[in-house]
Amino acid sequence: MGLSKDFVAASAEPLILSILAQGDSYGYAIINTVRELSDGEMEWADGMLYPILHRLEKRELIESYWGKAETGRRRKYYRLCDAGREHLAVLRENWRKLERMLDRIERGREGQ
Amino acid sequence: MGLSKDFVAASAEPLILSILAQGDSYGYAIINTVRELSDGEMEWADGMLYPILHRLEKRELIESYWGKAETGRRRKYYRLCDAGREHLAVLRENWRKLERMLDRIERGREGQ
DNA sequence: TTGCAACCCTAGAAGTTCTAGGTATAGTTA
DNA sequence: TAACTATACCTAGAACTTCTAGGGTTGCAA
Repeated sequence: MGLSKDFVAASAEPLILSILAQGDSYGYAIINTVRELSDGEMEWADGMLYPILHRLEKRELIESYWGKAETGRRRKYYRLCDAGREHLAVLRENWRKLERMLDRIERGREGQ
Repeated sequence: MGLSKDFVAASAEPLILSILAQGDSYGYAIINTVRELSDGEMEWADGMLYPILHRLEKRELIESYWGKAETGRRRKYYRLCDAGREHLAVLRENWRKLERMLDRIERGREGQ
């Protein structure tokens, strides 16, 4: 069994933002990057990625521009906006909060 | 601004399972527990929690039984099933995987 | 000229979520 | 005994989201 559908869905947004934080990229390459990073465990369908990219763009977390590959083929590159960078930071901070809550539960309160 | 809606939704399932892993509880008490654990940042509406509880029960991750409060008022308690305990472990393992992937991205690959 | 890999797109079926409304009971106060 | 508060639970279905399944183009190699 691979990774659960829910998990794949939940991790898409942070992964994309995080990849773009390292430099502009485009759909097809992002899919390959994710496959490699997950050691092949996460295989995104392209038809799943593009709608996500479009949504992120609509939310103005990322923005796109057309470019060309060395081969001459066109590509749509995405760049992380400032709002996207902030959003990514918020996401990671939220996880840390959740981790803290889960730890608190397990250790039977006594805070922070 | 409080916590984002998405985050509240995403964290509900693990929080509930985690709370029940420490001992049986019931809807109203879970809401209070979460409020305390989050230092008041997370305030669940009861109408949001009960459907989640019902879904978890349908998935056989938790099971319920009626009990009585000391005051005599009836309560529906929930207990974590074995499948729920496993599911919680999988969830946490998945986060760890995601964290690892995000770290890899930031440190520019060189694995594990 | 066929075939494949690299690239992008979207309608809408199928699903999920949780708001907004409801009920009931025990105890307290006036 | 009426009114109010806190405790305790429930659900229909509006509102939204997701992503499958299908389609399209271009460059290069055989």
